[in-house]
Amino acid sequence: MPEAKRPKGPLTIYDVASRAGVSIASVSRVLNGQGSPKAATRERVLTAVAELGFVPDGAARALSNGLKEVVGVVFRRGDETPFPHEDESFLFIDVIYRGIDFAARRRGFDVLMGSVGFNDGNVATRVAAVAGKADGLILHDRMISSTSIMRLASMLPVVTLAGTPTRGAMNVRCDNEAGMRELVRHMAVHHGYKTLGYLSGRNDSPDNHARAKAIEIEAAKHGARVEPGDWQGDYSAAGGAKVINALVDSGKKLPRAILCANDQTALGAMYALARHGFSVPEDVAVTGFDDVPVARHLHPPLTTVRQPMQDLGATAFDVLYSKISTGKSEADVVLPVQLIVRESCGCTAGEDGA
Amino acid sequence: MPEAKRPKGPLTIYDVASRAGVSIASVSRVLNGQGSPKAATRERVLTAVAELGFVPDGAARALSNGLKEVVGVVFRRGDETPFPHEDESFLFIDVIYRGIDFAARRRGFDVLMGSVGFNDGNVATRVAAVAGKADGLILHDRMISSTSIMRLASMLPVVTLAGTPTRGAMNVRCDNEAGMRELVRHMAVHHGYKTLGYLSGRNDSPDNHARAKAIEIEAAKHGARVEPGDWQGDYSAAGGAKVINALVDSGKKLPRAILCANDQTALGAMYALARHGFSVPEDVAVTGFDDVPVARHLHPPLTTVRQPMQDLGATAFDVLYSKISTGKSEADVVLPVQLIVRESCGCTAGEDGA
DNA sequence: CGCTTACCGGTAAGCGCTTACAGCAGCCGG
DNA sequence: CCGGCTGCTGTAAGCGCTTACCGGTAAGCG
Repeated sequence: MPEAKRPKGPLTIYDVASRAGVSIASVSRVLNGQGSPKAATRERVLTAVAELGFVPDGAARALSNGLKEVVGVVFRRGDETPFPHEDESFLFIDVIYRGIDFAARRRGFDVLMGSVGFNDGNVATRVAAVAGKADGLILHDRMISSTSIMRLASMLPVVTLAGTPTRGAMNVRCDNEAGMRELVRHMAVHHGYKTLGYLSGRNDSPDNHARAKAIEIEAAKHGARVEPGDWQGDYSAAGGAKVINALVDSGKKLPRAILCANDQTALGAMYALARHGFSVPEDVAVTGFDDVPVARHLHPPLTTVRQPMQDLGATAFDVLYSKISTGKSEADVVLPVQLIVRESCGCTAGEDGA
Repeated sequence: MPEAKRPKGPLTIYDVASRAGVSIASVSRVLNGQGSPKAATRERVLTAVAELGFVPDGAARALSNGLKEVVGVVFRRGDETPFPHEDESFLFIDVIYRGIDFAARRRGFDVLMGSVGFNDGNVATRVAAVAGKADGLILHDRMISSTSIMRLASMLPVVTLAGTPTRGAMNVRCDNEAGMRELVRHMAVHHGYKTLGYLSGRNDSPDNHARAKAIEIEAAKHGARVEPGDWQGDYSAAGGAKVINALVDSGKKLPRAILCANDQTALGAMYALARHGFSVPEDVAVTGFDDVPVARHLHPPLTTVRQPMQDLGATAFDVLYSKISTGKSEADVVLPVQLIVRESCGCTAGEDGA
């Protein structure tokens, strides 16, 4: 063993200091570029650091200067739903992560993931654990009660994603209502469909209600009718399929077009429709929402509304960062969405907005 | 404002203590379930915590008890290559993350992402930053030199993914050679193809060389020939397409089957072949490696070898965790892969292994 | 040649938490 | 009725680092 064996435990700044023959303060200064150490000192410290392979402890650093350089992100993540293709559909979360990650990297921050399953018990505990390890928090819609959000927000900056602004926290979201209106317009005006159905998302999602209302209003404006009845999905493919199955079994007549709350739901709906012998879009047009990666690979390719997921993540980070570093914040940021016309609405190929 | 305004800065355990009328030690004990505080004490502390919305500082905790409950993960992440469909192809990283995340959750750990772009400069710095904030590190193959890995490994447990074991670090990988052999056997024996090409990955990847050699050997064993020449790809779709274009332009005769180093490369290759009027698999069979989500949506669906990415991530975490908590480690863990026969090899539909 | 000024580098305090240790009740048995 | 327990609770040390503050040294100047 060529190097002298280190006597004990993890390497600290003291080990570096004694090896370099300087004080810990100098080591710290060299490592952080503070002050103006003499070239010789810097040299010796750097050498010692390299030889030892020293990496300063982030916790100690964070404790000392009050900055962890970490943002926490907590999402719900599916609990392994084995619906065909569904493994991929959750990837929109990953795209958001990627956006956060890109933005964070620019500032030297790292991203702490703390996802929880849909059925996990004490979400609040998980969130708190992540919050304690971060300088700021990005939370998905409906993770915890707005009371809890307010409380958290009193300890550290919080950004909610795709939710409604909560007192004390910031929010970043897409303009889903505008997207939904544009979609309805496309269906009702361009295609002239007169009967629409909204295959909804989880009932506890405010976003879901907003979309439903947007459809209602826009449809009325263009003389289309929204089918009433039990169209309650849950944002999952299985949920979408179940609704369609129930509908078909009940013998009711299907509307000319079914607008789904998200792409997963559309996936399940199309799957169920195909099994019952309906063809999309000839018999029933179907649309999604989100534009997850698989959307363009479905048969037929799914007409949907693209949410700029990556931007969403990046923006969330930027908003959070500016709050962390300057204390300034924008309470509610809204990003535009884009209608992606493919074939499931009845249009013909070649219009993929990708 | 109903609550008394907190005088300054962030809430600490002292604030909770004084509000509850107990000492900080008691607060800590209640919060951590250590000792056996009297019910009354516990009650008062819990109340104070709830009223204040207190979240203990993770850095201080980590510093104090030497455990951050964080694993760092550093990957290379694509720098926005705008090849069609390629955005999705990088998702295999996300699947690994998911595996790590699931496994970490079970142990109350969180995952710190610290990806770097392929062209980012000081990777070592990024890695060090993440290392300092974590109890253990998961690194993708070829992130940093093996010397650096060894040095890092002397500070904290390190697991490399899909690499070759480095002295001091642990490694988790898939049995790619076996997968490649099985694939070659399928092509040479089942389909009887006599000429094969290997569209390789990055030249600096040991894994790539291992695959190349596995092909060589297995092909020879079954009387097939591996086409020599410049088949150097780089694991990207663009790289795959470029090789095919060059090949076709040079007027050389294509082999009967092209085995690609990974799915992205296959994607690019198929794209290029189509543009030159070759049909897959009739004129040339193409196979991938990895089984990324889009693989089954290509035309024709891609025959490939599935690496259990999620398991890979989960296993990496588990290995790391056992090292962190017990000090024990397994130096090299090998996971089995699975041949996924679809249509791009010449088989007919209905055999999707999904 | 002695004093000022500037510049480095070292010492020590403190970040918020955990926990060893000590102290103080209340309780038992003697 | 008191010593010794037992069972909580409080005090204080210390985790590894940053940085305010101060002392020492060397250079500059009269």
